[in-house]
Amino acid sequence: MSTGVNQDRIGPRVARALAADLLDWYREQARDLPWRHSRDPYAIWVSEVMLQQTRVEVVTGRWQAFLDRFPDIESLAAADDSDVLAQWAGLGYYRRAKFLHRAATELADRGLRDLPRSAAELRLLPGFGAYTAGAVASIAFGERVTAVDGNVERVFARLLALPSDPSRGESRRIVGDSAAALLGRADPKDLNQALMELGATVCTPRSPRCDLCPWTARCRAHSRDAQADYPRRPARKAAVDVVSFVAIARDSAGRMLFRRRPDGGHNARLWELPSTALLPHEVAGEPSAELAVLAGELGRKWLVHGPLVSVRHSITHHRIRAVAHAVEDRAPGAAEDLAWLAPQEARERGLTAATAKLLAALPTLI
DNA sequence: TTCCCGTCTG
DNA sequence: CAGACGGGAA
Repeated sequence: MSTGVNQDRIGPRVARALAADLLDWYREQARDLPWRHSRDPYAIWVSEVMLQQTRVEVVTGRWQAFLDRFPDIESLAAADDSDVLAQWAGLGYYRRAKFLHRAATELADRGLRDLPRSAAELRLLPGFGAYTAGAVASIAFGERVTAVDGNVERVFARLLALPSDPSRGESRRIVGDSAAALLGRADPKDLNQALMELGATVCTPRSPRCDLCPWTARCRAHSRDAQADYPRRPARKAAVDVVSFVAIARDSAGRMLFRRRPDGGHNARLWELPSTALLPHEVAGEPSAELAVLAGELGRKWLVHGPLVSVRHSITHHRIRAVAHAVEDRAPGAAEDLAWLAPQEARERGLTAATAKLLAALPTLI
């Protein structure tokens, strides 16, 4: 039976031609990114973890700062969990910081000051999935192993006009095999980075620049002028509108009451202005009632005033309207995970993006 | 408003 | 295999 698999396989001769054209293009067009000047496996690891879910322009501003603070595995392992998280604040997907820290700790506990050098061993550390293990092993250690990220999936989905989601099932296998075929005798570090670079700068999700692509002559999507139809992805779940009420309690010194979010769930262990859970509009009660519930959970007593400011924020598939109310806090002191802090102090501990947004919106209304 | 993305967990 | 997890670019 014909599944189209055989004709999707890239033969050795075509693979060599594709790799040669790609590498020529990469030598000319590669972006000059800071981590590409590093040969330190630890620094490359940090860059790869940051780049997993965060855009290059953001990582560019944060990578060196992280390394200044935690210059090697030893210092990262010795660091306090909350300091690592604070250094990560704003980058999102905070489990990455936790895994990074835990991996460093595991290595230090084994008496190691360096990463293992093979993808198979890296894969055993927290936060190392197939992609990151392949990326670090090939870029830092030169191992002949693929590193298939979303860019690579998209490039091959278009080149081969793959009929289904390239991250799943048979198409996923074809992408992996294609990347491996191109690896051939090329420098794995350059080849992998060139593939990702092509996806990041030319074969982009929207409006690909096919006029700049070294592969247009062989690209099945381009030959049909159907670049926009690839990669095929399943429909996304619609975002849900929710509301969250936020308490702004101030003391006479101008500090505000902040709380640390619990472990697990979103924004785990980051600091925020105390806020209710995300409530669908249908079930949300009056702000004063919802905030009274929150006060009870936090062991406080609040007199709730009218709304001060409201901001919109999105996380995962929630569209959040965060409505901040001034409250008078009548309880003394602050239990664990609650603290009276000047905004700058709170910022240093690591704020959620929503709270940073709220704080920025506040002064304009006061 | 839509879309993007690695790893882990259920 | 499906869903959780963030923030920002297009």
